[in-house]
Amino acid sequence: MNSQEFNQQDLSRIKQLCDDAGMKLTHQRLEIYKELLAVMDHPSAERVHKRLQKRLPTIAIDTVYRTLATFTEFGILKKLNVSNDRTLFDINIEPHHHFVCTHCKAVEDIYWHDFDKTTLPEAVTEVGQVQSRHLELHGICNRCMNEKGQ
Amino acid sequence: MNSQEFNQQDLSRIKQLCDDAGMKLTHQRLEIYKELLAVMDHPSAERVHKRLQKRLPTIAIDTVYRTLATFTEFGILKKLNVSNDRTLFDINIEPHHHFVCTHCKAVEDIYWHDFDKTTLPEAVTEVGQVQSRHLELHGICNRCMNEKGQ
DNA sequence: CTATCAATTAAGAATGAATCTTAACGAAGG
DNA sequence: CCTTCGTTAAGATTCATTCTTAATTGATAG
Repeated sequence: MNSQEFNQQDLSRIKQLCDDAGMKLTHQRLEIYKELLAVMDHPSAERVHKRLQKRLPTIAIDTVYRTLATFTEFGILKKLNVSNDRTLFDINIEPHHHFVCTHCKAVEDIYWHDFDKTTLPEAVTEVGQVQSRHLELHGICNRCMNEKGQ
Repeated sequence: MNSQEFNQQDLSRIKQLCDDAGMKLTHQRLEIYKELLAVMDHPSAERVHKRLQKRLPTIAIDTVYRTLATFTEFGILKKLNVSNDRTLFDINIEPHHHFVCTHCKAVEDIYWHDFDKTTLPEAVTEVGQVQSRHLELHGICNRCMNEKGQ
């Protein structure tokens, strides 16, 4: 991790976020946040734990689960239910969508601002009031496609 | 269950589907299929099992899980990963989308054919080849909204 | 009608992700 | 230093889902 990946601005941000949520910015919480920002894929709690163990050999898996849950509660993270086995976490809280590779299970962010602004079909109002929309694209990612070709 | 809910046509259909998949249409499989068609909400395996027990008191939860997995494998059902606790199942295999109530967790089908036909943003091609798209709308359903008002 | 055989099922054990319990820790203020 | 209160580590626990195994079913052939 270098200064480009986690800078003073990120530190101020997570300090502020914890402060707003009325919780202490502990060493573990900071490291979990840094790890998520550094890698920016969509890891499971288990994967975050495994990565952190290099730097924090004593960190308990439960602390990771608890911290991720707390961060989610305060809107610092989003949960992702793209597969039905483990829950994934997304540090990117801007409105965006996902491409899920059916082959390698990788999840990629997709931005589609025009779609975010389109009016939903009228029939939706008969169901309820929409607060957010999330599009899931399923298919084969280019990386897997290339591996198949070779 | 009356003839309107499960007719001869439905029976032929599931017979054909099982035949195509090279599996026997057993009593348990038929009852699970009937149950899903009859209710048409998006139940969990546990819920299907609970409902079936009235008619099939000895059916094992494992049979329900196994049958739902088999049906999914052969495209008779679709899995739904809207929440991260239990997996839900959808007997409706036409392309469609979902509204998920954040309050009561109910899932409603949404059709939006115009959207199904729109071209995806160009940036998606840099990620991979899309095979299907699924939109998840989150919000409060009208039923919950009305209950709140009272 | 009976035997055989393969597929399916029931029951309970096992797995594994996620959560809970409890005691110890540690930072902040007095 | 001492106390307090939120946080953590460790291990136990829960609960959805899957696996194992033996029994059952149903189709087919004799």
